[in-house]
Amino acid sequence: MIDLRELKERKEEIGKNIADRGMKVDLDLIIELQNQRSLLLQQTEALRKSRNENAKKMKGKMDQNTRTALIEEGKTLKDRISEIEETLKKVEQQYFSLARTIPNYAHPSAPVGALDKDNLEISSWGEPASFTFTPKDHVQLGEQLDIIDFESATRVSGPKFYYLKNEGVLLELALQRYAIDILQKHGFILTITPDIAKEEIVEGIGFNPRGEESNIYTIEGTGTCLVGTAEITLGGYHAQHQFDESDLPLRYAGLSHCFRREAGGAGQYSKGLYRVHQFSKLEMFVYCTPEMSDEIHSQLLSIEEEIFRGLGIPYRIVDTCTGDLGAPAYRKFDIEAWMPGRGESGEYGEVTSTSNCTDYQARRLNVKYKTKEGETRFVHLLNGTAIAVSRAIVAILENFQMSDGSIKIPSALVPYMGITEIRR
RNA sequence: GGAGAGAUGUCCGAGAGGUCGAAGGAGACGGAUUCGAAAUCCGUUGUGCCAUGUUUUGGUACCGAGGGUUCGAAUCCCUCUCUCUCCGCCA
Repeated sequence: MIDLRELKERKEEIGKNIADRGMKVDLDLIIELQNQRSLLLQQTEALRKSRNENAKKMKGKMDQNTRTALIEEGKTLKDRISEIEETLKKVEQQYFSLARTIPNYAHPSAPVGALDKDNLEISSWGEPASFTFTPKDHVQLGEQLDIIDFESATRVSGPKFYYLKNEGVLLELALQRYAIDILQKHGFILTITPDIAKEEIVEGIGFNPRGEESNIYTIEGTGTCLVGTAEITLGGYHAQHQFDESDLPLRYAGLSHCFRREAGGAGQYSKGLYRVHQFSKLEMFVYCTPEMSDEIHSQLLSIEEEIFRGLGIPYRIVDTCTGDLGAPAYRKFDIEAWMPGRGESGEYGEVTSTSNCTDYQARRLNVKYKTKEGETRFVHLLNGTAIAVSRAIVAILENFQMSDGSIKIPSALVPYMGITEIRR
């Protein structure tokens, strides 16, 4: 949620931002509702004032006639208050539910564009490997090596699920531990978070838990959801909390399972591990002051780079365009790893994403801090993928495959796996 | 799962229909005292919203959350959530 007190002054800017993001929000209606609310509030408060004054008059002793008259007056006020409060409640509901749909402001440098084609490549690292043979995709490799079983998972759980087997399990755990060690080195507080969160937390982070197009699984009758990312549980961790400025920045690493419905997301790239209903992810999440957030955003990106460079996987970085940002994000950088088995002859595929959400989520979750001067302000919240294990597995299998179908384990992972290659 | 107790401001803790935004204490901050400090004394010390102003002022709301009773609720009633104690069960 943006600061609604700025709605009128920054209306033009907000409207342009909505258009840049390819969204539709009726700002005039929201402003109209804001005016109505303000008017109704003033009326209610004036009536409440009369009610309080009336009640105060009745403190001491008085003759019966005066008392009866005051009670009558009070009853009348009471009726009028509840009448007007009812209207106010309706207006407020509509006002806030529409206002919540206004997206965050976008960083002035974020590229303007509608589709992911408009994302701006800002750098790249590593050379896509050239193979002396035709590289396989991770689905073939995983099945031949008996480390991933899609078929059984489809029978047991449905499409877009998978079993990891044998060295596949070791690879998953090695990647988790590899990334955890890097984040610990950078001073992150390590957590394993719940995989379930209450709907209001999910909403506060900016996900819509309901509806056909929602990517969130809700658990019927409980008011809770399966988390799509530990961003949800790490952001909820300090909801309703007020920090001291000296507490910040606060960096968390959260390991969780991630569950995504991916409704209607079937396409050529949904094959295999790339788009699945459940995966493990180590997420970075930072609470900081507004002054710090740009700098910390760069830090998160460079940690992501450190992780992928350490694995030796070629990648590029894109600055996400306005249309692809997602409502809470002010700016977002993605790392796209080279995946030789993707497309005709290899393509980049998203493996991490880091967003600066400024105070947008903090307003919804009510996370504040007190400045040294004693002022109360909203914190800035940032998130970033340290490692989304399933996608990292795609990149590793496809990049480090040998002509005989075996996999050479990146040296950074060897200590965690205890083996140097996977072969059958 | 069964039985009981509780939830008040930064913290501890009073409060039992109007005099309560809330006693008292602690802490923090400002000041006095001191060469300085401790001790002592005096003062200040929550947040949201609406309007107004632009380093103000006024109003309103908030005593776990949501409803209700009443002219008037921290105080009475209902529902929910959470915490604690005891018993049972369990990884």
